[in-house]
Amino acid sequence: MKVSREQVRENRANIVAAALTLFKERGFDAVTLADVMGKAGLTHGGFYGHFRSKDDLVAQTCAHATDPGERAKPVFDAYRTSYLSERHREDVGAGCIYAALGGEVVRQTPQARHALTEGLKTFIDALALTAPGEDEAARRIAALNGFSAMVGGIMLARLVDDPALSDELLGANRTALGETRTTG
Amino acid sequence: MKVSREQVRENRANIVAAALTLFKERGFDAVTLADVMGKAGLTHGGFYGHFRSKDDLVAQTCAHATDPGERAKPVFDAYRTSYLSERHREDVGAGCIYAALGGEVVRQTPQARHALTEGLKTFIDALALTAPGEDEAARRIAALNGFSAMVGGIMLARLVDDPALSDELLGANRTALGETRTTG
DNA sequence: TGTACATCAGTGAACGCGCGTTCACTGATGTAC
DNA sequence: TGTACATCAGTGAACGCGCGTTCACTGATGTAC
Repeated sequence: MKVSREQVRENRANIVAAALTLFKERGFDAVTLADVMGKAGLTHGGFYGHFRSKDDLVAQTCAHATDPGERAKPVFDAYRTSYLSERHREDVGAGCIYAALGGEVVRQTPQARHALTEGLKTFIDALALTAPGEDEAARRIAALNGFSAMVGGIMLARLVDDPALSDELLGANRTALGETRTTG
Repeated sequence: MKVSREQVRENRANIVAAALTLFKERGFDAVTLADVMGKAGLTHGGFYGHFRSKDDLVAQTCAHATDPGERAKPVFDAYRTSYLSERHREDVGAGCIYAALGGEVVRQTPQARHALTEGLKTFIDALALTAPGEDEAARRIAALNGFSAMVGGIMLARLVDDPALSDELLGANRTALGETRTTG
C-alpha cells in the first residue's frame, strides 16, 4: 500500500536510526537488511525504495551519526567523564560511533569514511575549545590525545572480560592528564 | 595425500599466521576460510583437520597473536614512538591486533575475548615498568592511558581520509604526556 | 635394512543456508476534474 | 466538497551467489614385521 509523504520521511528516518543502533551493536557485516527493516517496523523488500544498496545505507547512516546538528557542544571535562562511564561502556548501541565502528569504517566506502572524517574534524575543533592547555596549540593536542584515549579506552574496556581491568581502564583514562594536572 | 608430522605442524602455523594477517586487514566476517587456506598454500577442505570451526580459528588466532613468548618487552617511549608511526598506520596486517580488531573481538567467542584480555594484562604490566610516573600507581595509570591513546589514536588515524588530520592524530599522541613532561 | 600395508592430511566436489537484491503485486494516497 | 483514477511505498515470494561445513577419495607417511 502507498503511504503518506510524511510517513515516508518518518520511515526513512526509522530505518537509519535502526541501522545505526544495530551497526554499533553488531558491526556492519553481521547486520542484515531484514534486521534493519524489521527493527524499523517494515519488511525487507521496501528497502530499495529508500537506498541504492547496503553500502549506501552504511554511508547515509555514518553521515547521520556525525551530523553536527544532532550533537550538543562538548565541554572537555564533563564530556570525558560521561564518555568513560559504565553506562557508556554497557550501551554500545546508543554510544559513540568511533568507539563502536572506528576499526571497521576504514574498510567501508569512501563516502562512509568521509562522513566520519568530517564529523571528527568538527568534533575535535569543538572539544579543543574547552580542553586543558596554556595556548591554542596545547589545547588542540589535548583534545586529539584526550579523544584518542577515550575511544581506545572504552574500546578496550568493552573488549576485556575481566571487570576489574575494565573499570581500571575507564578510571585511568578519566584520571590521566586533566584531573592529574588540576589537582597536582 | 598424507603429509609428514612436521609438515602438519608447519601447515597449522601457516594457517594461523595467514588468518591473523587477513583478519587484521579485513575483519573477521569478511575473511573466508578459503581465503585463509589459500594464503597458507592449502585447499579449503583441509581446514577441519586443524580446527573445529571458524570460531575456533578466530580464538586460536587471538591466542597466538597475544602469546607473550612472541613479543619483546616494550620500553614505553620507544614503543609509543614506533606504535604511532606512519609505518604502523599503513601496515594493518602486520600491526597491533587491539587497534585492528579490538572493536570486533567483543562480539566473538568468550575464548577469543579471554585470550586478548590475558594478553592485554601481561602487556600493560610490562609497559608500566617503563611508563612515566613518580610511583607505581602513577606509572600504571600512565601505561593504561598511554596504551588507550595509542590504540584509539592509530585507529582514528587509519579511519580518517584526510592525511593532515591523520598525521596530526599520530603526532598529538606521540607528543602528549611523555614528551611534554620530559621537555617541560 | 627392506617390504607390505594401515593410517590419515590434504583434495575438491557437493550441500544447504542466509544474505543482498529483484520484481510482480497491492491498496492507500493524493491529484484532476 | 465529492468522485475517479493514476501513482507509488510497501509487501513478500523468488533468485542467485557465496559462504561454512561435510564427505568420499587419494596417495605419501610411518609402522609392523
